[in-house]
Amino acid sequence: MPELPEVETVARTLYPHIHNCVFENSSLLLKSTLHPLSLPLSTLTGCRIKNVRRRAKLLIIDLDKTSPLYLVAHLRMTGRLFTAKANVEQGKHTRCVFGLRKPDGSSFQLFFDDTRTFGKLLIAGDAILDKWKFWRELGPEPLEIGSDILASRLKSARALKAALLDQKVIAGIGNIYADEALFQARLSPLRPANSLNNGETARLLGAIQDVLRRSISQCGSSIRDYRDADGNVGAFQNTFMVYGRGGEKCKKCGALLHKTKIGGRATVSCPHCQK
DNA sequence: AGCGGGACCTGTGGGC
DNA sequence: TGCCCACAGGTCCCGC
Repeated sequence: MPELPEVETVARTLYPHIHNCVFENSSLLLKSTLHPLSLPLSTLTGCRIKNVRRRAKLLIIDLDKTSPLYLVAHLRMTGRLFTAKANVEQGKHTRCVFGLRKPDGSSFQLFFDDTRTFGKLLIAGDAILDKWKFWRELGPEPLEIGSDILASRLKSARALKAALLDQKVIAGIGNIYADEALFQARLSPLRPANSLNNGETARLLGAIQDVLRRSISQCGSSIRDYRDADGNVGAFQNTFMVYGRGGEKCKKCGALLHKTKIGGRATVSCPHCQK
């Protein structure tokens, strides 16, 4: 579900609610929601929340401990993190509930809801993170690199779209932003990833960064389930050029947008604008 | 080694 | 109206 802009938005909207709050208790309603490498939920009890941030599509809550401890959430397709008053009952899709205490002594709850149950929570220190293959292999943040770095990551002959979706190549891009960035960069999703010249690579990175920044500024895209920590929808879906528009007219040239599958994912592109 | 495709789940929307 | 099927923002695992 949420890609980089959506997770960034959740982190930003969650922070003011939970910063400096302390975990009092927690309850896991679906066992499989806890990552296999995770420390038990009870580890959190008494921990104070120092920060809320994002790495790739992961939401990370930094906890105040003598050695670093994190609560890491992967929302996958339908995960949601949001706060609720102390007396609010769990919902049908609530997978984990945390009781938190504010600095003023009052209590409230942090819910992890997840309809499709693909989401994961991981309580870990640095040693556990080092054991987590997915974490170890995560590629660089697209908003923090130059095109020389991107060029060095696009060395395989696979389809450009498949490479962009590979979190080891570059982190945080999912199906929506891959399609939108490729359209903006005027590059075909089927181009071999290693066929781009320097100008095209720079154009691609510029498009990726622009699309991600514009989406963050509009609080992300809401297709179905996505909401930020305050329950609000994003607005970037209203500006999609290609995603979800297969068979419709290209907003730039009027040609019919082509829908296909690349790496098992629905892919929409303009056969006229993207080469 | 690296790639493609299916699996993992539940819900929704379109077609009949 | 209601049923069935395809499809959904992501990653993991398996076989080729």
